[in-house]
Amino acid sequence: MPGKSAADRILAAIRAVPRGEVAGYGEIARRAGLPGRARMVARLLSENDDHSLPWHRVLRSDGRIAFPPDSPQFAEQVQRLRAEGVVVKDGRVRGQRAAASIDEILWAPPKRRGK
DNA sequence: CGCCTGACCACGT
DNA sequence: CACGTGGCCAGGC
Repeated sequence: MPGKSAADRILAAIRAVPRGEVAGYGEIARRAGLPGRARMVARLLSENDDHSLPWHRVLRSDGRIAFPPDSPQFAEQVQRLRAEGVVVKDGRVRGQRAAASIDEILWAPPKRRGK
């Protein structure tokens, strides 16, 4: 149903990221069918208030946190990621580049599901 | 309608 | 890996 708004698809893509994995803004936008709208994803998250949304799993393409190291949000994101088993070092995620494998995340069938 | 800003990205050095 | 430059898009004024 192509009636869904861009913002809705973006949020869906973010929610599609499983616990313990991370994704990049650009990759999220791409999976949402909005190539080149990485900034829109960022703006959306900045406005978003949904606590059920795993915003902490969204990083920059470099695998780095999108917040300055001295920001409270930065600490929060790092803590949340570590709580999920993600290795964070100096504000950057180790063990998996942000979104380089988002396709795997959305297409991989590790969990039984209709598809 | 034009200008500035931003949880960005890719490329080259 | 760090820094600088240009590009792209959406919002607010």
